[in-house]
Amino acid sequence: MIEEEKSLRDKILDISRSVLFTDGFSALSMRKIAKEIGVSATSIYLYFDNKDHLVHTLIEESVEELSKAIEQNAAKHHSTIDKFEAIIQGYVNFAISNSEKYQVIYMVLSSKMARYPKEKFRKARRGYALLESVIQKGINEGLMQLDEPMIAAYSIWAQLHGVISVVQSQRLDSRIDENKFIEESIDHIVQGFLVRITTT
Amino acid sequence: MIEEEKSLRDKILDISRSVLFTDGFSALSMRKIAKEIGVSATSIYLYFDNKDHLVHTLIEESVEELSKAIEQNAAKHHSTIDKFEAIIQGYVNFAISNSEKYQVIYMVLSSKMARYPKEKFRKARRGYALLESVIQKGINEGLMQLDEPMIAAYSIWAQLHGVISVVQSQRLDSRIDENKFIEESIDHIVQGFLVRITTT
DNA sequence: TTCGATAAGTTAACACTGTTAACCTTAGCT
DNA sequence: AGCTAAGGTTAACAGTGTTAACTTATCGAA
Repeated sequence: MIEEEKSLRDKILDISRSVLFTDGFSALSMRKIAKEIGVSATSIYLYFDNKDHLVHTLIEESVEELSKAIEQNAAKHHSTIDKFEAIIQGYVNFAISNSEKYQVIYMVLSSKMARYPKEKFRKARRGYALLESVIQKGINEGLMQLDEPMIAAYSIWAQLHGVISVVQSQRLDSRIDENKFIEESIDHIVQGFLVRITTT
Repeated sequence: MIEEEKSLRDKILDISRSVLFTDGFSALSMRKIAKEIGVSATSIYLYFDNKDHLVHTLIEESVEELSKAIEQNAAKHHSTIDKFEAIIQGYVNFAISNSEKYQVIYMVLSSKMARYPKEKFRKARRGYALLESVIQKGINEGLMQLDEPMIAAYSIWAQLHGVISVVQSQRLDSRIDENKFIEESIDHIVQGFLVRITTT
């Protein structure tokens, strides 16, 4: 009876996430969510101000989990280069194995809905801050040659997101193996930031 | 009176594109489009099967323009490396200076709506095919070292899309200059694919 | 033991949505 | 003059987010 013990709020979030993922924002209807749970549609408004707020809550949840996953993966390694790669791999791993949650994060603007509040985006910056600090170390150790670690951190994140979103939105040519695509892309992204090893 | 000469179909497309861009898919309503033009909502159905079909038409239009822009930019250069960079720069330039049209292209899945027909995605492959052939030349000339030009082409495109979408969705830290971010990102992406120049 | 307050829900209603069916009006051709 | 087709129109249906007003149950204090 674990199912029964879940709070209504959590049930709403769970069902919303899965509907949002499979059918998209427009198909996510308050009445549908309510019917699925066996409750009236207006009950949802006891826990969320409106549909936008409901989705924003889902996003916030996912961002938090993503940040944690990255931090934990990074903590396992100690050398700068290993930490650098662990952050990148951690990001990708989370996105691949939690694609519902990952995709919800980026659903926000494209589907319109009230813009996600700016100050909440700021909370999501923990991940970049970590990556940025590792890049700074990399510069100090001569592994990378960049003048703006913050720009580099955002650039890496943007490129990774591009790779993942192309895969998840199924825009890849069917002849391409997804895993190989992701691995090679990560390789190229990393290589683009490391100082070239020169033969003397 | 040029405005008056535009066909109703074109007026619908123009208004839809701008509403879609500024307010998103959910805010795009048949009645609103119609009122803006001064016509009944059902008139739209004379030209488009439904709302999805209307948006799909917008996408198709934009994809076509993007492909043309890339091809024209590539045609201006002749050496492999110049062509390679021209394609990349052409893609980014189009996205930046036609952001309404560019964003419409990627609005499709996230906002749900009936999935964009697969065979139409295929039409959009002209751009990759061009990039792929240039990469193949680059391999032959020893500029790049890759075993799968098609994967490389898709990877570059994915990374570029990531960079642009981060900028356009205003997810960039406000301390970062957008142009600098784009330039540096392009640099890193290109460097990630070129053979390292080794000092002997 | 009853009163009152609070929490957690409900029903009914409003204004709006995409979409369809049926109807109208005009222009051009025979 | 009459027919046809193009290019619209109005009315209606089922579904949407959201609000206001109502119910019901639980629990503590008097």
